[in-house]
Amino acid sequence: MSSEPAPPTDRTREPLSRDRVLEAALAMVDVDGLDALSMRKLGQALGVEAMSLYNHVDNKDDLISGIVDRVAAEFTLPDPAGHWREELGRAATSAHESLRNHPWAGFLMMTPDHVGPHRLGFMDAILSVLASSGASAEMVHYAFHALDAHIVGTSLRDVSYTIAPEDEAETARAFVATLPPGRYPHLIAHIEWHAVAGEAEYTEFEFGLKLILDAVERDLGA
Amino acid sequence: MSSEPAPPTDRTREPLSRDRVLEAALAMVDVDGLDALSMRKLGQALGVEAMSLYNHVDNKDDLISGIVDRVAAEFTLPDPAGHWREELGRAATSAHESLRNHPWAGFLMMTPDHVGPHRLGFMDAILSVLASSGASAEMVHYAFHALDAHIVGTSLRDVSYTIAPEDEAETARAFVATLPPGRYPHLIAHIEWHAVAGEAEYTEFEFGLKLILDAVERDLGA
DNA sequence: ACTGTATGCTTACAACGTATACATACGGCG
DNA sequence: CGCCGTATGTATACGTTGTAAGCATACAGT
Repeated sequence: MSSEPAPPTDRTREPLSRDRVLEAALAMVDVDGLDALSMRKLGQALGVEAMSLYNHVDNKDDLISGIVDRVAAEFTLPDPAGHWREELGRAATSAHESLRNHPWAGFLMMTPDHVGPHRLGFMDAILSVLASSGASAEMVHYAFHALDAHIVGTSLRDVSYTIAPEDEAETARAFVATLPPGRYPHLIAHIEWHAVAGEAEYTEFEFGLKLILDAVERDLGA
Repeated sequence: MSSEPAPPTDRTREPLSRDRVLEAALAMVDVDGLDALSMRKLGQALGVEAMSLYNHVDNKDDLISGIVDRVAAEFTLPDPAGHWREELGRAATSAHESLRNHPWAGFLMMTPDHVGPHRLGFMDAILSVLASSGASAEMVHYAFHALDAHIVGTSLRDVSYTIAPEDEAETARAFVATLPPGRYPHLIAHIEWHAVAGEAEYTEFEFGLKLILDAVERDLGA
Protein backbone atom coordinates (compact mmCIF):
# COMPACT_ATOMS: atom_id res chain seq x y z
CA MET A 1 0.00 0.00 0.00
CA SER A 2 2.97 2.33 -0.03
CA SER A 3 1.25 4.77 -2.37
CA GLU A 4 4.14 7.21 -2.21
CA PRO A 5 5.96 8.03 -5.43
CA ALA A 6 8.69 5.72 -4.23
CA PRO A 7 12.16 7.02 -5.06
CA PRO A 8 13.10 5.44 -8.37
CA THR A 9 15.56 2.90 -7.04
CA ASP A 10 17.04 4.67 -4.09
CA ARG A 11 20.61 4.21 -5.14
CA THR A 12 20.18 6.59 -8.05
CA ARG A 13 19.95 10.38 -7.63
CA GLU A 14 16.63 12.07 -7.05
CA PRO A 15 14.81 12.85 -10.27
CA LEU A 16 14.47 16.20 -11.94
CA SER A 17 11.29 18.21 -11.81
CA ARG A 18 10.20 21.54 -13.17
CA ASP A 19 10.60 22.99 -9.72
CA ARG A 20 14.11 21.73 -9.27
CA VAL A 21 15.08 23.04 -12.68
CA LEU A 22 13.62 26.47 -12.03
CA GLU A 23 15.20 26.64 -8.63
CA ALA A 24 18.63 25.85 -9.97
CA ALA A 25 18.20 28.30 -12.83
CA LEU A 26 17.16 31.04 -10.45
CA ALA A 27 20.16 30.44 -8.25
CA MET A 28 22.47 30.43 -11.23
CA VAL A 29 21.08 33.65 -12.65
CA ASP A 30 21.11 35.42 -9.30
CA VAL A 31 24.76 34.63 -8.87
CA ASP A 32 26.21 34.93 -12.35
CA GLY A 33 23.72 36.99 -14.29
CA LEU A 34 21.33 36.20 -17.06
CA ASP A 35 23.98 35.81 -19.73
CA ALA A 36 25.63 33.05 -17.76
CA LEU A 37 22.52 30.90 -17.98
CA SER A 38 22.90 28.22 -20.59
CA MET A 39 21.15 24.92 -20.87
CA ARG A 40 24.41 23.07 -20.70
CA LYS A 41 25.67 24.82 -17.60
CA LEU A 42 22.31 24.46 -15.94
CA GLY A 43 22.32 20.77 -16.69
CA GLN A 44 25.79 20.53 -15.24
CA ALA A 45 24.69 22.26 -12.06
CA LEU A 46 21.98 19.63 -11.73
CA GLY A 47 24.26 16.74 -12.57
CA VAL A 48 22.42 16.04 -15.77
CA GLU A 49 22.82 16.49 -19.51
CA ALA A 50 21.44 19.61 -21.13
CA MET A 51 18.79 17.80 -23.13
CA SER A 52 17.26 16.29 -20.02
CA LEU A 53 16.01 19.71 -19.05
CA TYR A 54 13.69 19.67 -22.01
CA ASN A 55 11.61 17.04 -20.30
CA HIS A 56 10.54 19.65 -17.77
CA VAL A 57 10.75 22.88 -19.70
CA ASP A 58 9.57 23.64 -23.22
CA ASN A 59 12.63 25.60 -24.20
CA LYS A 60 14.88 28.29 -22.83
CA ASP A 61 12.20 30.92 -23.12
CA ASP A 62 9.84 28.86 -21.05
CA LEU A 63 12.59 28.40 -18.50
CA ILE A 64 13.06 32.13 -18.30
CA SER A 65 9.36 32.77 -17.97
CA GLY A 66 9.42 30.36 -15.11
CA ILE A 67 12.09 32.10 -13.13
CA VAL A 68 10.63 35.52 -13.84
CA ASP A 69 7.35 34.45 -12.36
CA ARG A 70 9.16 33.07 -9.36
CA VAL A 71 10.39 36.57 -8.69
CA ALA A 72 6.90 37.94 -9.18
CA ALA A 73 5.74 35.40 -6.63
CA GLU A 74 7.89 37.18 -4.04
CA PHE A 75 5.98 40.44 -4.33
CA THR A 76 3.81 41.05 -1.30
CA LEU A 77 0.27 41.56 -2.39
CA PRO A 78 -1.65 44.53 -1.04
CA ASP A 79 -4.24 43.63 1.54
CA PRO A 80 -7.69 44.66 0.27
CA ALA A 81 -8.80 45.10 3.86
CA GLY A 82 -6.14 47.65 4.69
CA HIS A 83 -5.94 51.33 3.83
CA TRP A 84 -5.36 51.73 0.09
CA ARG A 85 -2.46 54.11 0.37
CA GLU A 86 -0.49 52.08 2.85
CA GLU A 87 -1.15 48.88 0.99
CA LEU A 88 -0.14 50.23 -2.39
CA GLY A 89 3.00 51.67 -0.91
CA ARG A 90 3.87 48.42 0.76
CA ALA A 91 3.21 46.35 -2.36
CA ALA A 92 5.12 48.68 -4.66
CA THR A 93 8.05 48.85 -2.29
CA SER A 94 8.14 45.11 -1.97
CA ALA A 95 8.19 44.67 -5.73
CA HIS A 96 10.91 47.25 -6.02
CA GLU A 97 13.01 45.44 -3.48
CA SER A 98 12.55 42.08 -5.15
CA LEU A 99 13.64 43.55 -8.43
CA ARG A 100 16.70 44.96 -6.78
CA ASN A 101 17.52 41.58 -5.32
CA HIS A 102 17.23 39.96 -8.74
CA PRO A 103 18.89 42.51 -10.97
CA TRP A 104 18.16 40.58 -14.14
CA ALA A 105 14.43 40.31 -13.56
CA GLY A 106 13.35 43.85 -14.29
CA PHE A 107 14.51 43.60 -17.86
CA LEU A 108 12.43 40.58 -18.49
CA MET A 109 9.39 42.07 -16.84
CA MET A 110 9.51 44.89 -19.31
CA THR A 111 8.60 42.60 -22.15
CA PRO A 112 5.19 41.02 -22.63
CA ASP A 113 6.85 37.69 -23.36
CA HIS A 114 7.19 36.64 -19.78
CA VAL A 115 4.01 37.38 -17.91
CA GLY A 116 3.15 34.56 -15.58
CA PRO A 117 0.28 34.00 -13.20
CA HIS A 118 1.94 35.66 -10.22
CA ARG A 119 2.70 38.73 -12.23
CA LEU A 120 -0.90 38.91 -13.38
CA GLY A 121 -2.12 38.37 -9.86
CA PHE A 122 0.01 41.23 -8.60
CA MET A 123 -1.36 43.53 -11.28
CA ASP A 124 -4.88 42.51 -10.49
CA ALA A 125 -4.40 43.13 -6.81
CA ILE A 126 -2.94 46.58 -7.42
CA LEU A 127 -5.85 47.48 -9.64
CA SER A 128 -8.28 46.15 -7.10
CA VAL A 129 -6.90 48.29 -4.30
CA LEU A 130 -6.67 51.32 -6.55
CA ALA A 131 -10.29 50.92 -7.50
CA SER A 132 -11.30 50.51 -3.87
CA SER A 133 -9.69 53.85 -3.03
CA GLY A 134 -12.63 55.66 -4.55
CA ALA A 135 -10.63 57.43 -7.21
CA SER A 136 -12.13 58.00 -10.64
CA ALA A 137 -11.80 55.34 -13.30
CA GLU A 138 -9.42 57.57 -15.23
CA MET A 139 -7.21 58.06 -12.24
CA VAL A 140 -7.17 54.34 -11.52
CA HIS A 141 -6.06 53.73 -15.05
CA TYR A 142 -3.31 56.32 -15.14
CA ALA A 143 -2.06 55.62 -11.65
CA PHE A 144 -1.78 51.95 -12.44
CA HIS A 145 0.38 52.55 -15.46
CA ALA A 146 2.43 55.13 -13.65
CA LEU A 147 3.01 52.75 -10.76
CA ASP A 148 3.97 49.92 -13.02
CA ALA A 149 6.39 51.96 -15.08
CA HIS A 150 7.80 53.56 -11.96
CA ILE A 151 8.43 50.29 -10.17
CA VAL A 152 10.16 48.62 -13.06
CA GLY A 153 11.85 51.72 -14.45
CA THR A 154 13.29 52.80 -11.14
CA SER A 155 14.39 49.31 -10.28
CA LEU A 156 16.27 48.98 -13.52
CA ARG A 157 17.99 52.28 -12.95
CA ASP A 158 18.85 51.37 -9.39
CA VAL A 159 20.19 48.02 -10.35
CA SER A 160 22.33 49.41 -13.12
CA TYR A 161 23.84 52.31 -11.32
CA THR A 162 23.94 51.32 -7.72
CA ILE A 163 27.30 50.53 -6.26
CA ALA A 164 28.42 49.61 -2.81
CA PRO A 165 28.04 52.74 -0.66
CA GLU A 166 31.61 52.67 0.54
CA ASP A 167 32.91 52.69 -3.02
CA GLU A 168 30.52 55.35 -4.14
CA ALA A 169 32.80 58.35 -3.87
CA GLU A 170 35.67 56.55 -5.51
CA THR A 171 33.63 55.07 -8.33
CA ALA A 172 32.06 58.43 -9.02
CA ARG A 173 35.47 60.05 -9.23
CA ALA A 174 36.72 57.35 -11.54
CA PHE A 175 33.76 57.78 -13.82
CA VAL A 176 34.08 61.51 -13.92
CA ALA A 177 37.72 61.10 -14.83
CA THR A 178 36.73 59.29 -18.01
CA LEU A 179 34.66 62.23 -19.19
CA PRO A 180 36.11 64.97 -21.34
CA PRO A 181 36.72 67.72 -18.80
CA GLY A 182 34.37 70.67 -18.73
CA ARG A 183 31.91 69.23 -21.16
CA TYR A 184 29.21 67.96 -18.84
CA PRO A 185 29.37 70.33 -15.87
CA HIS A 186 25.83 69.73 -14.58
CA LEU A 187 26.12 66.01 -14.89
CA ILE A 188 29.34 66.05 -12.93
CA ALA A 189 27.74 68.18 -10.27
CA HIS A 190 24.90 65.69 -10.11
CA ILE A 191 27.29 62.79 -9.67
CA GLU A 192 29.12 64.60 -6.95
CA TRP A 193 25.84 65.19 -5.19
CA HIS A 194 25.37 61.46 -5.15
CA ALA A 195 28.75 60.96 -3.58
CA VAL A 196 28.19 63.60 -0.92
CA ALA A 197 24.54 63.10 -0.01
CA GLY A 198 25.04 59.42 0.56
CA GLU A 199 22.26 59.12 3.07
CA ALA A 200 19.25 60.91 1.66
CA GLU A 201 15.93 61.41 3.36
CA TYR A 202 13.98 59.81 0.53
CA THR A 203 15.12 57.34 -2.05
CA GLU A 204 14.41 58.23 -5.64
CA PHE A 205 11.90 55.42 -5.64
CA GLU A 206 9.99 56.89 -2.73
CA PHE A 207 9.94 60.29 -4.33
CA GLY A 208 8.17 59.05 -7.45
CA LEU A 209 5.90 56.77 -5.47
CA LYS A 210 4.72 59.68 -3.38
CA LEU A 211 4.01 61.73 -6.50
CA ILE A 212 1.72 59.03 -7.81
CA LEU A 213 -0.09 58.29 -4.57
CA ASP A 214 -0.57 62.00 -3.91
CA ALA A 215 -2.20 62.32 -7.30
CA VAL A 216 -4.60 59.54 -6.43
CA GLU A 217 -5.38 61.14 -3.10
CA ARG A 218 -6.09 64.51 -4.67
CA ASP A 219 -8.51 62.80 -7.00
CA LEU A 220 -10.61 61.39 -4.19
CA GLY A 221 -12.33 64.69 -3.54
CA ALA A 222 -13.28 65.20 -7.18
CA MET B 1 47.47 69.63 -53.76
CA SER B 2 44.24 67.69 -53.97
CA SER B 3 44.16 67.13 -50.24
CA GLU B 4 40.84 65.33 -50.43
CA PRO B 5 40.68 61.70 -49.30
CA ALA B 6 40.52 60.65 -52.96
CA PRO B 7 38.22 57.68 -53.58
CA PRO B 8 40.40 54.58 -53.34
CA THR B 9 40.42 53.52 -56.98
CA ASP B 10 37.00 54.41 -58.15
CA ARG B 11 36.26 51.09 -59.76
CA THR B 12 36.12 49.29 -56.44
CA ARG B 13 33.23 49.76 -54.02
CA GLU B 14 33.39 52.57 -51.57
CA PRO B 15 35.21 51.58 -48.41
CA LEU B 16 33.70 50.81 -45.06
CA SER B 17 33.78 53.29 -42.25
CA ARG B 18 32.50 53.34 -38.72
CA ASP B 19 29.67 55.54 -39.85
CA ARG B 20 28.60 53.25 -42.63
CA VAL B 21 28.73 50.26 -40.32
CA LEU B 22 26.67 51.98 -37.66
CA GLU B 23 24.16 53.22 -40.20
CA ALA B 24 23.63 49.78 -41.62
CA ALA B 25 23.37 48.26 -38.16
CA LEU B 26 20.80 50.83 -37.12
CA ALA B 27 18.70 50.14 -40.20
CA MET B 28 18.92 46.43 -39.65
CA VAL B 29 17.92 46.63 -36.01
CA ASP B 30 15.07 49.02 -36.67
CA VAL B 31 13.61 46.65 -39.19
CA ASP B 32 14.25 43.22 -37.75
CA GLY B 33 14.89 43.80 -34.07
CA LEU B 34 17.96 43.54 -31.93
CA ASP B 35 18.14 39.78 -32.00
CA ALA B 36 18.42 39.77 -35.76
CA LEU B 37 21.66 41.70 -35.60
CA SER B 38 24.62 39.44 -36.16
CA MET B 39 28.04 40.33 -37.43
CA ARG B 40 27.66 38.02 -40.39
CA LYS B 41 24.32 39.38 -41.47
CA LEU B 42 25.52 42.91 -41.02
CA GLY B 43 28.54 42.18 -43.15
CA GLN B 44 26.30 40.68 -45.77
CA ALA B 45 24.14 43.79 -45.81
CA LEU B 46 27.27 45.80 -46.48
CA GLY B 47 28.64 43.42 -49.07
CA VAL B 48 31.54 42.46 -46.87
CA GLU B 49 32.69 39.59 -44.71
CA ALA B 50 31.87 39.64 -41.03
CA MET B 51 35.44 40.00 -39.88
CA SER B 52 35.93 43.17 -41.88
CA LEU B 53 33.61 44.95 -39.51
CA TYR B 54 36.16 44.56 -36.76
CA ASN B 55 38.35 47.07 -38.48
CA HIS B 56 35.84 49.75 -37.61
CA VAL B 57 34.25 48.46 -34.46
CA ASP B 58 35.93 46.93 -31.43
CA ASN B 59 33.38 44.18 -31.01
CA LYS B 60 29.64 43.69 -31.02
CA ASP B 61 29.23 45.59 -27.80
CA ASP B 62 30.98 48.58 -29.23
CA LEU B 63 28.75 48.36 -32.27
CA ILE B 64 25.68 48.38 -30.07
CA SER B 65 26.94 51.30 -28.05
CA GLY B 66 27.36 53.11 -31.31
CA ILE B 67 23.82 52.66 -32.51
CA VAL B 68 22.38 53.42 -29.09
CA ASP B 69 24.14 56.75 -29.07
CA ARG B 70 22.84 57.43 -32.55
CA VAL B 71 19.37 57.22 -31.13
CA ALA B 72 20.34 59.47 -28.26
CA ALA B 73 21.59 61.92 -30.86
CA GLU B 74 18.00 62.27 -32.10
CA PHE B 75 16.72 63.62 -28.80
CA THR B 76 15.97 67.31 -29.07
CA LEU B 77 17.89 69.16 -26.43
CA PRO B 78 16.08 71.66 -24.25
CA ASP B 79 16.85 75.25 -25.09
CA PRO B 80 18.41 76.95 -22.04
CA ALA B 81 16.98 80.24 -23.22
CA GLY B 82 13.37 79.03 -23.18
CA HIS B 83 11.02 78.51 -20.28
CA TRP B 84 12.17 75.57 -18.20
CA ARG B 85 8.84 73.80 -18.10
CA GLU B 86 8.17 73.96 -21.80
CA GLU B 87 11.70 72.96 -22.63
CA LEU B 88 11.79 70.00 -20.30
CA GLY B 89 8.46 68.82 -21.61
CA ARG B 90 9.61 69.12 -25.19
CA ALA B 91 12.89 67.35 -24.55
CA ALA B 92 11.32 64.53 -22.58
CA THR B 93 8.62 64.04 -25.16
CA SER B 94 11.14 63.97 -27.95
CA ALA B 95 13.19 61.33 -26.18
CA HIS B 96 10.08 59.31 -25.53
CA GLU B 97 9.15 59.44 -29.20
CA SER B 98 12.59 58.42 -30.34
CA LEU B 99 12.52 55.46 -28.02
CA ARG B 100 9.18 54.46 -29.43
CA ASN B 101 10.54 54.69 -32.95
CA HIS B 102 13.46 52.46 -32.02
CA PRO B 103 11.81 49.87 -29.83
CA TRP B 104 15.05 48.09 -29.04
CA ALA B 105 16.85 51.17 -27.78
CA GLY B 106 15.16 51.66 -24.44
CA PHE B 107 16.41 48.36 -23.19
CA LEU B 108 19.96 49.23 -23.94
CA MET B 109 19.66 52.67 -22.38
CA MET B 110 18.70 51.02 -19.12
CA THR B 111 22.15 49.60 -18.69
CA PRO B 112 25.23 51.64 -17.87
CA ASP B 113 27.16 49.74 -20.53
CA HIS B 114 26.07 51.89 -23.39
CA VAL B 115 26.28 55.52 -22.42
CA GLY B 116 27.66 57.59 -25.22
CA PRO B 117 28.42 61.28 -25.59
CA HIS B 118 24.99 62.21 -26.89
CA ARG B 119 23.30 60.48 -24.03
CA LEU B 120 25.53 62.29 -21.58
CA GLY B 121 24.89 65.57 -23.34
CA PHE B 122 21.16 65.07 -23.07
CA MET B 123 21.42 64.35 -19.38
CA ASP B 124 23.58 67.39 -18.84
CA ALA B 125 21.15 69.62 -20.69
CA ILE B 126 18.19 68.35 -18.69
CA LEU B 127 20.05 68.99 -15.46
CA SER B 128 21.04 72.40 -16.65
CA VAL B 129 17.49 73.46 -17.39
CA LEU B 130 16.23 71.92 -14.17
CA ALA B 131 18.79 73.87 -12.22
CA SER B 132 17.88 77.07 -14.03
CA SER B 133 14.27 76.70 -12.97
CA GLY B 134 15.14 77.87 -9.51
CA ALA B 135 14.09 74.70 -7.76
CA SER B 136 16.03 73.49 -4.76
CA ALA B 137 19.05 71.27 -5.26
CA GLU B 138 17.14 68.37 -3.77
CA MET B 139 14.26 68.82 -6.14
CA VAL B 140 16.61 69.08 -9.12
CA HIS B 141 18.14 65.80 -8.09
CA TYR B 142 14.91 63.90 -7.57
CA ALA B 143 13.17 65.36 -10.56
CA PHE B 144 16.05 64.39 -12.78
CA HIS B 145 15.94 60.78 -11.70
CA ALA B 146 12.19 60.69 -11.92
CA LEU B 147 12.27 62.11 -15.43
CA ASP B 148 14.91 59.69 -16.55
CA ALA B 149 13.17 56.65 -15.15
CA HIS B 150 9.84 57.86 -16.45
CA ILE B 151 11.05 58.44 -20.00
CA VAL B 152 12.74 55.10 -20.34
CA GLY B 153 10.30 53.13 -18.25
CA THR B 154 7.23 54.40 -20.01
CA SER B 155 8.80 53.99 -23.41
CA LEU B 156 9.62 50.40 -22.72
CA ARG B 157 6.09 49.71 -21.57
CA ASP B 158 4.65 51.47 -24.59
CA VAL B 159 6.86 49.66 -26.99
CA SER B 160 6.10 46.29 -25.50
CA TYR B 161 2.36 46.59 -25.22
CA THR B 162 1.35 48.92 -27.96
CA ILE B 163 -0.45 47.44 -30.89
CA ALA B 164 -2.01 48.92 -33.95
CA PRO B 165 -5.09 50.84 -32.79
CA GLU B 166 -7.42 49.05 -35.17
CA ASP B 167 -6.37 45.68 -33.79
CA GLU B 168 -6.56 46.81 -30.23
CA ALA B 169 -10.01 45.52 -29.38
CA GLU B 170 -9.39 42.21 -31.02
CA THR B 171 -5.95 41.69 -29.52
CA ALA B 172 -7.28 42.53 -26.10
CA ARG B 173 -10.07 40.02 -26.47
CA ALA B 174 -7.65 37.37 -27.64
CA PHE B 175 -5.40 37.97 -24.67
CA VAL B 176 -8.23 37.91 -22.19
CA ALA B 177 -9.35 34.61 -23.68
CA THR B 178 -6.03 33.05 -22.70
CA LEU B 179 -6.56 33.92 -19.04
CA PRO B 180 -8.28 31.56 -16.64
CA PRO B 181 -11.77 33.00 -16.45
CA GLY B 182 -12.75 34.94 -13.36
CA ARG B 183 -9.33 34.97 -11.84
CA TYR B 184 -8.14 38.46 -12.76
CA PRO B 185 -11.33 40.52 -12.85
CA HIS B 186 -9.73 43.93 -12.34
CA LEU B 187 -7.03 43.28 -14.86
CA ILE B 188 -9.59 42.29 -17.43
CA ALA B 189 -11.59 45.42 -16.70
CA HIS B 190 -8.43 47.42 -17.17
CA ILE B 191 -7.73 45.82 -20.52
CA GLU B 192 -11.26 46.46 -21.64
CA TRP B 193 -10.86 50.07 -20.68
CA HIS B 194 -7.93 50.22 -23.04
CA ALA B 195 -10.01 48.84 -25.85
CA VAL B 196 -12.89 51.21 -25.22
CA ALA B 197 -11.13 54.44 -24.39
CA GLY B 198 -8.97 54.25 -27.49
CA GLU B 199 -8.50 57.96 -27.76
CA ALA B 200 -7.65 59.31 -24.36
CA GLU B 201 -7.13 62.90 -23.39
CA TYR B 202 -3.67 62.29 -22.02
CA THR B 203 -1.22 59.57 -22.82
CA GLU B 204 0.18 57.68 -19.89
CA PHE B 205 3.47 59.33 -20.63
CA GLU B 206 2.00 62.82 -20.35
CA PHE B 207 0.31 61.94 -17.09
CA GLY B 208 3.56 61.01 -15.40
CA LEU B 209 5.44 63.88 -16.96
CA LYS B 210 2.94 66.33 -15.57
CA LEU B 211 3.28 64.84 -12.11
CA ILE B 212 6.99 65.45 -12.15
CA LEU B 213 6.91 68.94 -13.61
CA ASP B 214 4.16 69.96 -11.21
CA ALA B 215 6.33 68.84 -8.34
CA VAL B 216 9.16 71.02 -9.58
CA GLU B 217 6.82 73.96 -9.97
CA ARG B 218 5.47 73.60 -6.45
CA ASP B 219 9.02 73.63 -5.19
CA LEU B 220 9.80 77.02 -6.73
CA GLY B 221 7.95 78.89 -4.02
CA ALA B 222 9.78 77.13 -1.23
C1' DA C 1 60.27 52.93 -55.94
C1' DC C 2 60.03 51.12 -51.22
C1' DT C 3 57.73 50.26 -47.09
C1' DG C 4 54.80 50.29 -43.14
C1' DT C 5 49.92 50.62 -42.09
C1' DA C 6 45.16 50.11 -42.86
C1' DT C 7 41.77 47.33 -44.66
C1' DG C 8 39.53 43.10 -46.07
C1' DC C 9 39.22 37.86 -46.60
C1' DT C 10 39.81 33.03 -45.10
C1' DT C 11 39.84 29.75 -41.90
C1' DA C 12 39.06 28.04 -37.44
C1' DC C 13 37.26 27.40 -32.67
C1' DA C 14 34.36 27.19 -28.76
C1' DA C 15 29.78 27.92 -27.08
C1' DC C 16 25.08 28.17 -27.87
C1' DG C 17 19.83 26.28 -28.46
C1' DT C 18 17.70 22.35 -29.72
C1' DA C 19 16.00 18.34 -33.19
C1' DT C 20 16.39 13.50 -33.47
C1' DA C 21 17.16 8.94 -32.12
C1' DC C 22 17.98 5.89 -28.60
C1' DA C 23 18.28 3.67 -23.75
C1' DT C 24 16.36 2.77 -19.49
C1' DA C 25 13.13 2.25 -15.79
C1' DC C 26 8.84 2.93 -14.01
C1' DG C 27 3.41 1.95 -12.98
C1' DG C 28 -0.70 -0.37 -14.51
C1' DC C 29 -2.54 -4.13 -16.79
C1' DG C 30 -3.39 -9.01 -18.08
C1' DC D 1 4.26 -13.02 -12.65
C1' DG D 2 5.29 -10.89 -17.19
C1' DC D 3 4.28 -7.42 -20.63
C1' DC D 4 4.09 -2.73 -22.33
C1' DG D 5 3.27 2.17 -22.96
C1' DT D 6 4.94 6.29 -20.91
C1' DA D 7 8.18 9.18 -18.64
C1' DT D 8 12.71 10.32 -18.04
C1' DG D 9 17.64 10.86 -19.18
C1' DT D 10 21.55 10.39 -22.79
C1' DA D 11 24.25 10.65 -27.14
C1' DT D 12 24.96 12.67 -31.21
C1' DA D 13 24.48 16.16 -34.48
C1' DC D 14 23.28 20.58 -36.99
C1' DG D 15 23.19 25.34 -37.74
C1' DT D 16 24.33 29.84 -35.80
C1' DT D 17 26.82 32.84 -33.01
C1' DG D 18 31.16 36.13 -31.64
C1' DT D 19 35.69 36.57 -32.63
C1' DA D 20 40.97 35.12 -32.61
C1' DA D 21 44.83 34.26 -35.99
C1' DG D 22 47.07 34.53 -40.24
C1' DC D 23 47.39 36.16 -44.81
C1' DA D 24 46.59 39.25 -49.00
C1' DT D 25 46.23 43.59 -50.93
C1' DA D 26 46.31 48.44 -51.72
C1' DC D 27 47.09 52.68 -50.04
C1' DA D 28 50.12 57.06 -48.14
C1' DG D 29 54.50 59.01 -46.94
C1' DT D 30 59.23 58.74 -47.37
